[in-house]
Amino acid sequence: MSDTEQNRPNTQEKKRLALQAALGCFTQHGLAGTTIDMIREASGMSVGSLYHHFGNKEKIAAALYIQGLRNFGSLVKCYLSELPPHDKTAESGVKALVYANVDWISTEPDWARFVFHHRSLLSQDLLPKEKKEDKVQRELKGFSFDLVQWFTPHIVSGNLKTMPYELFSSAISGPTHDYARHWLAGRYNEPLLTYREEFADMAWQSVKGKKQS
Amino acid sequence: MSDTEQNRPNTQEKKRLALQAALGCFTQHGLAGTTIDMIREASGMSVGSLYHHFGNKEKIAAALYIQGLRNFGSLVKCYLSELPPHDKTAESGVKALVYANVDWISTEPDWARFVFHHRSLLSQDLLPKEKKEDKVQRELKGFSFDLVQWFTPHIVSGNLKTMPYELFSSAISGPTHDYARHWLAGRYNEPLLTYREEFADMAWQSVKGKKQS
DNA sequence: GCACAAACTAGAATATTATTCTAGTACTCA
DNA sequence: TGAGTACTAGAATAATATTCTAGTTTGTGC
Repeated sequence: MSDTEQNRPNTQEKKRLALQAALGCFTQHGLAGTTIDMIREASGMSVGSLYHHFGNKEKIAAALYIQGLRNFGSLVKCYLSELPPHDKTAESGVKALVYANVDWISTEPDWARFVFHHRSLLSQDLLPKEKKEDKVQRELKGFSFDLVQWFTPHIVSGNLKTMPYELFSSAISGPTHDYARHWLAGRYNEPLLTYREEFADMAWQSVKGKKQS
Repeated sequence: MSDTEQNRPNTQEKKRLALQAALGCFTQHGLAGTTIDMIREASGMSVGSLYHHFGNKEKIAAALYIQGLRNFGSLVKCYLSELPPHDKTAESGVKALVYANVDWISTEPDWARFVFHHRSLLSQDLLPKEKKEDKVQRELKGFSFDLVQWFTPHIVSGNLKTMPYELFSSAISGPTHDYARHWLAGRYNEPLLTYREEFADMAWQSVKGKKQS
């Protein structure tokens, strides 16, 4: 592995394609069920290259996981920042979060399935300790920091119920994610998208402050 | 594997202990990180015995997963049936579901962590197709059937909002599970149990019918 | 009590798969 | 153009899962 400095122009692109291929394998055979050889074949790279770029099988999965999170995170930011200036209300913000969730999961079901089923990849030792772990951690912290920043004024003003940030987060994304998990696993037939509004309402109902009805 | 007919008296007990040992390994090293040899050592059984009883590594995990679900399911039933006769209201029922979730996860964190992180084990080909798959599937269906049965009268009476069962289920357990996942992974410090009442209220708020305020 | 069958145990042998290693090739930059 | 480094390739090796063979125990019918 040599992520510290990739200089060659299309190396990032190749890594991206390799990850895409890996995602296909994982989707089809599960994490345990896919072999390096499958990924090698699907990606057209050699074993050596895969190991050069990612280090080992688990880190391929971890890279995929992180890229998924990033991808999702940028959609969230996008949805929040695209709210028209006159509509930056607590309700719109909360619903934007739900929409971002529903839409990302609906657009990238394979990626979402992978991310949902392998949360453990983050907590474990995916990265070479030291700097990089901090880097990703910091990125994630920064992400939730932005969210806190966005919503804090609405808590202060009483438009949102006062509760720990963790509860807030679980209230908003919990129901959507629960449904998504079942749908992605094929246990529910009705697409997540069907209930986009229901989940948005649900989220809003459970966090809105006492100021409004 | 020979699950079809275990006659020996303490064989079930041995399997149970082996699963317990396996859970310890999985908790400590993750599913991919634990080897058969670790389980062999932790359980005191031989490789041959493990394979005789479970078939392969994945099926050990699957057995653990299913036993976890069963275990949890019986707590749910217990909580619902122990409600005093005069208090079989929709609100008490909904809250009992949340309490069962919170309490089981808090009592068996390792088991819960395993179940949450490996939902995929059920959807895949853990069982020899034919009969047994049906058996577990039927058991799970039966379980949700019981729940539907319990709550249907309250939907009819208007104490509960009318919505698809799947939404109902996600609304009730989604937030709790979301928080639990983070807590079990060490990302949240405050124990799930702290917010037992909050999650119960949240669930009730999002499914209660229009009849009551 | 005794033979028979079947469940169960053990661990060596084998097969599969992950990972490392060595020898290159291709790009970048000075 | 030449030196250094990213990158590629695939054979060699190491780690691990799974199978196999040969027992040992236990319940059953007589």
